[in-house]
Formats: sequence, C-alpha cells, structure tokens
Amino acid sequence: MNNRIRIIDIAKKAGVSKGTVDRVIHKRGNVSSDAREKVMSAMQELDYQPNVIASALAYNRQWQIAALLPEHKNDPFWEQPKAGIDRAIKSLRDYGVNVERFDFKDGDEAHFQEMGQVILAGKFDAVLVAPIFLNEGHQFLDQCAERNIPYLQINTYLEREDDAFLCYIGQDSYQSGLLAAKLLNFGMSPGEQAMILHLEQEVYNSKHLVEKERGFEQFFLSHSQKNIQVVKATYEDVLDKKELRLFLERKFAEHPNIRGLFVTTSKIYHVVDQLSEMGRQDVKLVGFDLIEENLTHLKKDRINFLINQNPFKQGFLGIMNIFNHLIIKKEPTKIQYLPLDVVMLENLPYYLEQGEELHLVI
Amino acid sequence: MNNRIRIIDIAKKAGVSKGTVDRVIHKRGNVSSDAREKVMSAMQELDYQPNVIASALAYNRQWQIAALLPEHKNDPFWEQPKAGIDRAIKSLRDYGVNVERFDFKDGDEAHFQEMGQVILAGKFDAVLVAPIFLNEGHQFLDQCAERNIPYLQINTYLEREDDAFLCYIGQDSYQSGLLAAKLLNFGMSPGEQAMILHLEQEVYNSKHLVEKERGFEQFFLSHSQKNIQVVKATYEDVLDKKELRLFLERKFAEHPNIRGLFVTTSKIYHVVDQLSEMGRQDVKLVGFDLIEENLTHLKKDRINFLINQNPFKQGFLGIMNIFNHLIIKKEPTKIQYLPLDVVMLENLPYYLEQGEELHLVI
DNA sequence: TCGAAAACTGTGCACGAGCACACAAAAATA
DNA sequence: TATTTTTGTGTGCTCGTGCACAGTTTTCGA
Repeated sequence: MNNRIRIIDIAKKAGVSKGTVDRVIHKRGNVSSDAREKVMSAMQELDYQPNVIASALAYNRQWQIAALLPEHKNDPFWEQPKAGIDRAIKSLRDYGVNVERFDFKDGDEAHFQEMGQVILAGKFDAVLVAPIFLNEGHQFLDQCAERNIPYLQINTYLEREDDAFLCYIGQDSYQSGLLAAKLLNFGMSPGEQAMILHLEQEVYNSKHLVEKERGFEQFFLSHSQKNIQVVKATYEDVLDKKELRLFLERKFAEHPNIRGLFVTTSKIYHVVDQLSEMGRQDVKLVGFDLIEENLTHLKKDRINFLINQNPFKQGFLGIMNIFNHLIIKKEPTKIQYLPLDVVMLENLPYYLEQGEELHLVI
Repeated sequence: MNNRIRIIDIAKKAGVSKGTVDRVIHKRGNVSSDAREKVMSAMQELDYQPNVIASALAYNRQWQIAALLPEHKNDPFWEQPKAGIDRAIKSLRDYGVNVERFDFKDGDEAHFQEMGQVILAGKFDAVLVAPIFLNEGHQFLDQCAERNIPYLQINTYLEREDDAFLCYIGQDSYQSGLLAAKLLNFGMSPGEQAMILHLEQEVYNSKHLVEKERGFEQFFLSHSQKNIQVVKATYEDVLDKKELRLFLERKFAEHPNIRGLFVTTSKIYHVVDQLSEMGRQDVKLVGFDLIEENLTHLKKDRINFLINQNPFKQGFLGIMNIFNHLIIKKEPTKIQYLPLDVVMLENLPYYLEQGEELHLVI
C-alpha cells in the first residue's frame, strides 16, 4: 500500500549509498559522473518524489521573512493582508517560517525608505512588499536584488527584470475597470451618464488607478448599445466634507444624467452620505473592498456592488509562495491575479469568512 | 529563535518521561492521576502545540477514503469536485491519504446503492459522498453510522443526527435564490415579470430546488419598489427541444412582460438558443455553474450572470476536512457554505483557474 | 507475607531526509 | 615510489512524535 519511493530505494537500485543520492539531489558535488548517471536514471525510472514532511523535519532550519506594508491606522484595507499573513504563519510554524512585519506610515515615502533600510540591515531570507510608491519602491527592490534577497510584490505591481523578483500577487486593475463598467451598464438605462471618480492624490502617477480608468472607458467604447457617456472626475481631499459636497453638486449639475458612479478605491463610503443628503438615491454605486465603512452602506442597499480584491489572500498566498520558493524550491507563477469577486448583500458573508477554509490546510 | 515546546520539554517540566506525556496527550490510559495532572499543567503553562510535521512522519499510517459521486458523463458539473479531490490527494500524499472513487450512474438509485454496498464491504476510514437521492442517501448514511465510518456530504445536504456525520460542504440554496433575484432586479425595469424555471424532474422532492425558489420569491416580496411579479415554471424533458420551444412560447405568451429568467440548475444553456431563435434577446438570464455549455453563452453576452457554486472547492475541502478529522483530530464546522460567486465575462478567468492557488499549499 | 496480576513508567527504535564526519580511492606533487 | 591533496563514498546521528516493549511499582486475594 505505502509504496512511496524513498531515497534509500533509489540508492539500492543505483547501487550506491543514500549519501550519494542525496548529493545528486541537492547538487552538492563530489559525485563521479558514473554514479550521478546511475542515480539520475534510477530516480527517473522510479519517479522519485521527495517526502516533504520528512524533508521539512530534517531540514530543521528557521526562515526569516520581512513584510513591508502600509500601516492600517488610516486605511483599514491593510488589516486584511496582514490577517492573511498571520494565517499563513500559523499554517507554516512547524516548517520554521517566521515573519516580521514592518509597517510604514500612510503616504510617507521617507518612512517607507527608512523601514526598507532596517530590513536590509537585518538578515532576511525573503521580503514581501506592497511597493505602493513608484520610485522608492523600485529603489528598494533594486537593493534587494543586489543583495540577492528574493522579494514578492502584493497589491501593487512594479515591473521587474532581476532574478530576485519572485512574483506579483494582486488584482488586474484594467479588468476591474471593465467589470465595474459592465455592472453599472447592466443596471443603467440608455442615454444615462456614468461617472468614474478618483478620491486619491497624484492619480496619474498611480498605475493602478490609470488602468482602472482605462478599463472603465474601454467597456463603454465597445458596448455602445445603451449609449452611455463616461464622465471622469478626481477629488483629492476626502476629509474636507463640505468641499466634497460642493464638488459633487457641481459635477451633477454639469452632467444631469449621471445615474452610475464608480469610485476607484475603497473610499466610496465618503460619497454615499453626501449623495443621500443630496437626495440622489437614484445613482447606482460600484466601489472596492469589504471594509467596515463600505459594508454599512452595502447592507442598507446604498452601495450596489463592491468588488473584492481578496486582500486576505494577497497576504496568505504571498507568504505561501515565498514558502514554496524557499522550502519546496518550487518557482511561483510570475503574475498571479486574484479573483475580482462581485459582492452584494446576498453573498457577502462568504467573502468575510475567507480564510476559514484555508486554515485547515497544513 | 526555534523555541517551540516539545514533548520532551513538558516531560522535563513535569518530572516524568516522554512516554508518560505521550500517554496523556493521546489518552492512552495507564497514567496515575498525579502524573496526569503534572503533565496537564505543564502543557498548559508552556502552551504546547504538537509538531504536525513530526507527528505525521512518525504516525506513518495509510488512510483509505472512499468518494461516492455521480459520473460526469452526462453532467459535466461533476468533473470539478473530482478535480478538487485530485488536488487534495496531491497535497496530502505524504500524509498517507489515499482516495478511491466510486462513480454511480446519473439518476440511477439502484447503482448508487450498489456502489454503496461495495464501499461498505471494503475497509475505508471515511467516506465522502454527494447523497443526491433522498431515501437511498439516508439509507447509505445510516449504514455508515452503524459501522462507525465517518462521512462527509458535499453538494447535497441531508440532515443527520448521528456521530458519524462530519459535515456538509456546499451552497446555501435559499441564499442563491435571493442572489439571483437581486441580480435580475438590478437590471429590470418597474412592472416587468421575472420567471423562475426548473428544468428538472421531481422538483418538489428536491430540497435544493425548493429552497432556491423560496429565496427567489422572498426577494421580490421584500423588495417591492419595482413591483416585479414572479412567474414559476417547470419543464422536465430538456432533451426534447421542440417541446421545450413550445413550452417557452406558451409561457411568454401568457406573461408578456417577462424580462428576467432564472434557471435553477446548470441547464440554462438549453433555453438560450431557444430564446435567441424566438427573438427574445431582451430577456436577462441568470443561471448556475461554469460548465462549458454555459460559458459559450456567457462569452457571447447571452447569459448575464452565472452563479458559481465552487464545485472544485467542494471536492478539495471535502477531502481536506476528512484529513483534518482523521489525522489532525480537528472537528470540522458542521455546515460549510461556499461562496456564491457572481460570474461575468469580465471576471470569469479567475474562477476557472481555481485550485491553482491551492496546490501550493502543503 | 507471599505471589501473581494489574497499573504505571521509562527507554529506545521507527518514520524519511539532511548533513557532518570519517574514511577510501584517485590524482597530483615531491 | 612515497607523500600530500583532491575527489568520491558510506555511515550514523539529527529533527519531534508515535508506539512497542521491558521494567518497576502498586494492588489485591489467598
């Protein structure tokens, strides 16, 4: 029944000792070409698959991973990737995987750099990072590459060519723009207008937001049956509610047929109350992320759809992929897009419990 | 760094040998109450967590699991749970988990019973089953319970009280009815009619379908703003296309305002072509399952939404939960509803690749 | 009080892979 | 040819847990 091939089985077949087989497997050298060939063919013939359990136990080494992410004080979105990381740690504790978190202040490039230096000064086997700043991100990743520290990007993708780059795990921004447009289009009537609204600073320096906009526009270009016109807008300072209200009123006055609104980040909750006070319940709303503030409005039916970017999985799979690279020596797929879940009140609970299913996995 | 508490650490602290600690942990008896108490308090104090890796290696036993599912010859839906099972096997091979599949013929109760007998005659440590026949299902599960063979249900839930019942993994049918209604409601105009159509036999013997219908009706009862009327219909013999066409024409004649159609199983593809030929592209369609036949229509924009029941995960998590019960000795949550994914052309690829993310998990 | 049975406890090997170390054979140098 | 260096090979311990077996103590009836 239990006929798994072991190292000792290969050794016997090849007529050598298990030490020699081990040296071949791990390319440790000091093996005659004759012995190597016998071992190699024996491995192929018996289709040897290493026993990961035994390997992990014997390896008995500790791995240090650094995680460089924004703090979640001001942006609750970041709680989720961190929860995913914690879940992964729990699963991998017995494999000797340890993760140290370095949180940098929201929007603070200098602090990002500072934390990066701390990581580089320490001894880490790999780095998981959300490189949300274009320049500083590249700079940090360059330094990782120089030192041969493998790194994995989540949430934000910076194109990289070096060997230290493991993979990117996150969403496909362009596709999420298309999806938002399709959803609004389904509920809107011919001749109405759809607004895309960025509630962020330096939008055109942020590839994510630009891509979302491109996808949103593209959908309506290629689906012109309902003749829906796209209105683009950007408003930076969400904390100034009065100014935001004035901004919205101006936009709705300029474009009286707006009946659909797509906010490109998790900050859609800022506009919901304003719209209610303006008596504009007739506007359909699509936004991102299952954060508490948004869920309140989803439950009251004031937000129609939230697109879930699976932040929990970003963290979880980030660590899992690093584990695979370090311990199992399996190279990850370079670009791993996570599902864009369409979330409504009726299917919300399942997405909130995410990760429950994963923690049973060893 | 590596300060995980081991059995030997507890033994030292409690002033006994590791054998005694082992006997306490596994409740093997033959331990004086004095020793037991010392060990227990030492374990609590040091917060002992067993090393799953070492445990699995030492345990070195093989587990036989039987999987009793419908063949996928006539219903491609069942390929997915089987793929999920295969993925789980791959992950758990080193833990000695083996799965033997027993496929019964579609709609053939006698063959289900026959296969059940084969399983009971063999020696299995656990059973994974889709008990799609109400009576025969209960009968088989009763026999499992008698023989103390733990069983796990996927896809179809039969309420069970015995100790052998591990858990149910599948969808919440009522909730999926609500979801389908919400989706149609978003795209429909006031005063239109929404049809719920069952393309199955013995609908009112099938709890799933009844629940979906209940959810669908309930939504429109509690969301009456658009004043959408629900039309219920059942048609049994999908293979007779002419008759189906006549049936549809009759229904649409009786209810001229039907603009939304919800088919309660994966068989929505049967009606799409009929509707096209009838020139009724104005009807919005919601159905279930990402099977090839449905995807063709989704891609052509003739089906608006498909609700994904995560069949892959049903199989994968089914095996994983049995593993947890047998090897890790962790009791599964009795009812595990899987996400109801809202799938459109724009977010389809991610749901098709499902499982890729899981196979890296050990 | 003795002796056998029952209850309890400790030691040591097993699982399969990784790796250090000792040793052997071949090659290079004197 | 003798000696050192390099290269190649096998043995045996390690990881932490499970479990068999041997050995010790307690219990209980005669």
